Amino acid sequence: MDDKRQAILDAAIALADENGLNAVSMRAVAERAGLTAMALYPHVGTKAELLDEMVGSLVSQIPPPEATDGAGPDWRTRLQALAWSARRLFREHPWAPTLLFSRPYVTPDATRTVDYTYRALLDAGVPEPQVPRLERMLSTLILGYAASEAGGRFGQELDRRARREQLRGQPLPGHHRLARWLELRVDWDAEFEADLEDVLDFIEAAVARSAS
Amino acid sequence: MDDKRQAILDAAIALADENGLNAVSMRAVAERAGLTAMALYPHVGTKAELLDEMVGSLVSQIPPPEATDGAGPDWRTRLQALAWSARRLFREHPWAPTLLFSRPYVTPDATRTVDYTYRALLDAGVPEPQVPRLERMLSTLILGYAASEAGGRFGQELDRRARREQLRGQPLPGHHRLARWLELRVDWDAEFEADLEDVLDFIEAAVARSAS
DNA sequence: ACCTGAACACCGTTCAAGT
DNA sequence: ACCTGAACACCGTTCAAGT
Repeated sequence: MDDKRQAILDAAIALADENGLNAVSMRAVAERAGLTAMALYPHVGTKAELLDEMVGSLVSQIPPPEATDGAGPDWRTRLQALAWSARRLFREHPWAPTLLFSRPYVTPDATRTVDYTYRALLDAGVPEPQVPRLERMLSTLILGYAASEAGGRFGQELDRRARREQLRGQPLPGHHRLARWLELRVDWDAEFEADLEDVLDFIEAAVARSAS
Repeated sequence: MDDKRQAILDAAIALADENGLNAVSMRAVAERAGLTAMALYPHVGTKAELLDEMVGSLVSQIPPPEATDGAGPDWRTRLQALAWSARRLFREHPWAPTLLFSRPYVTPDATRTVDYTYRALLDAGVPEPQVPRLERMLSTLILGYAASEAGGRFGQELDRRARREQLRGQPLPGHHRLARWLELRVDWDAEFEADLEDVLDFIEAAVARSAS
């Protein structure tokens, strides 16, 4: 009977993908799964648990498959693969990042993803006591970036608004001096890559410093 | 009559502080402000707009007061002040970070905060085309860190859960090797400071590299 | 001009009742 | 064992009606 639970989950994810998280009501999910709203409860518990399972089902898809023979690519390549895999997933499911921020992330799948990062950082030579902090820093940046894009926090209106403010007398010397660059349309993939490379460079430099 | 608008806003923020964002319903806000729910609409427009104003009112408190004589502290001190000021605010109002991620942030107050960061980065010697990216990176980290803490994404359950998983056969070599450090209770203020210093160090190093 | 009451179309969830 | 219908206590929002 776990078939039905999976079907309910699939219906919920499809609804969120198509019409946003607000469209995920128990009644709507039920209708899509061919049931009444009340029939969901024995299968998914409560709505909060349903949301947990939705994120869980995504998180399980993040970590790239691992080499079983212990060889595999180096730590940097692995972290790049992980970051881009997460980014691709959040782009397909823009409702997920906010949800990941707002509920604890302690499912087996989440733990597996964290462990993947731990191992890469250890292989990089990061001193053990620093590894958990750097994992949190990296995951926060990836998640925060995805949430910002999905929620529209980064946006071209910012510049237009700034220009209007400036006309109305509020001085914005920073925006003024950067006007030339603020007009360019941003390539978010390129920016994500630059940020990621910066962080990886920083980790590498920190390792080199601590080794000497 | 803007008195009443402010009173409504204050009521909404107080409710969110005390009982979380879910407690902010039009009916509850109205009751707290001594009105009926319907009386709010002429003053705040719609609920979405009310939420926008709530965040806006917080964001306006973030940037530290500026030296008007043009002297003032150096860029690093200013960015530290900004970061800690934001952190303090989000700790008092834990409902705010998620909201900031999920709605565009184009109010005059937000723009003023961004401009503050732009100027600090320019003073640091960051090449102009890089400034907007680094502002987004820094603000994403600060916001993401606050959202993670508030939402419980960082949490000690993680380790307990991991240990249980390990017993059940799922191998988590990373957690296993770090077990000693994962048992320590984390000082989040210290971790925030370490992350912030890392980013500022990185900016400084990048500037030095581009100058040579 | 400002506020209210009743109403509409929704929610998540409970529970007795059906098969 | 599994599902349903009716019901409860909520939502945000509209609109005619009151002062």
